[in-house]
Amino acid sequence: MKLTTKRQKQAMETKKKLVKAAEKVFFEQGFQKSTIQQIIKVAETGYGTAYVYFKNKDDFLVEIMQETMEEFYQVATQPFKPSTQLEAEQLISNQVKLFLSLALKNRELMKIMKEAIGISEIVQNKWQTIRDRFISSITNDISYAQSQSLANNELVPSIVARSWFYTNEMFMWELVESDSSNLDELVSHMTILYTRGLYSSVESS
Amino acid sequence: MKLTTKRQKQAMETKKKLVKAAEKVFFEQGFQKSTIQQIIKVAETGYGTAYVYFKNKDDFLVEIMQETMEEFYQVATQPFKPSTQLEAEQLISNQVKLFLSLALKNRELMKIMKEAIGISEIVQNKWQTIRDRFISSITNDISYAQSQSLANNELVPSIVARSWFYTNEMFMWELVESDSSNLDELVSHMTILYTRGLYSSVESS
DNA sequence: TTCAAAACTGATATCATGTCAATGACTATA
DNA sequence: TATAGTCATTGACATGATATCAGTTTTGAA
Repeated sequence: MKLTTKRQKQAMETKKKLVKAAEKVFFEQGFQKSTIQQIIKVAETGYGTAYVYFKNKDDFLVEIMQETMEEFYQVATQPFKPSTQLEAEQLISNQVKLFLSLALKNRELMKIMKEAIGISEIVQNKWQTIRDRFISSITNDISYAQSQSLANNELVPSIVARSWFYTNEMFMWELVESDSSNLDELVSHMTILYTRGLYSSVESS
Repeated sequence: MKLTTKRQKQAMETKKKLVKAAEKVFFEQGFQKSTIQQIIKVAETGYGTAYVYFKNKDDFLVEIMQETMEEFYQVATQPFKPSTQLEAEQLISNQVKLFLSLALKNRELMKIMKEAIGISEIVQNKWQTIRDRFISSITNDISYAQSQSLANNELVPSIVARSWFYTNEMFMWELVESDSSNLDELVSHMTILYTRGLYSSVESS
């Protein structure tokens, strides 16, 4: 017995057609303005078919986001075991750059996501999950740095972690909207600002 | 000739009734779920009347936001002329507290605004205006601190300003959603993190 | 008193959503 | 190969919100 009968194959193709169509429509018109009508028209299926595979418009986007979300999880869980402040600074700098580059690589999608986060509770929750993962991971990193006497022990890791991630997130959205900024300059500024705060390094010149 | 005839007074009252009703409905149900129907029912006016005074639902909120927006502008343009790092730190700490307290004072409204920023382009632009004012003002403050050799001259003021404001903004939204956090602890952490970064102070213990 | 302007109103056209009963293509089985 | 049941597909429809506009009522100047 075949695992994928003709019927199942047919269904899978229909779903894929719908996803591709939704992607096209979202990218062209934005999330808010897109309608199920437009999607099924591009996908060349009947109206009801959309609702067989997707609960609603949000559900289309959740499917489209899936892959990229996984990549963000990857970035969030990068290892962090520095033995010097300099090494810490380098690891942090790398992770910021990875984070921002990932967003820029998926610029079109991120734009749609930003729009959808404000409109759809499901998408909002998806993004909050990413946030939570980053913040939890960063909190651990800070605790580790403190345990190694690399970072200021007086600060509460979870607060510092949120502060740091929020900066990252906001610059990310800024970059996604208009990448006129110089990425490397941004990364270096963020890193300096963050580490000279948390790691209390000496002043320059 | 009276400046406010009975006619104009009548109109003003109708508009006020609508604003109050919108406030009630928004606060009770959130922005997205609220409808013009519900507002006119509470205001006890005819359906079309709402459209006489307001272009659409967004327009109601813009009116409701007006007053609080002015208060934010006030906070954004606080004077900043420190002569020592310690003084700078105190001024900054005060401004953060002012900013967060203002948001907390108008908690219900801020919640609605946060929701509406994601949905309505007009409200989004209004908030962006607040952002721009803060960032521009902070940029000036940083330049001043640099000119007084209080702050690290290697950093680009506009980037640092955005980083700083974004942290403020995100913690503000966090607080508005659930004020379980300790406000003073937050303020002190934010200030330390920011100033020890920008002002490169010596490390503790 | 008169009547034009202002304030108000709700019926209406439009549009998007989500549901569901019907259709017909596919598959397993005898 | 015939057939009965299952599954993918479909679009008509009920629902609910929006914005408009032609008509009605109220007001105030002449």
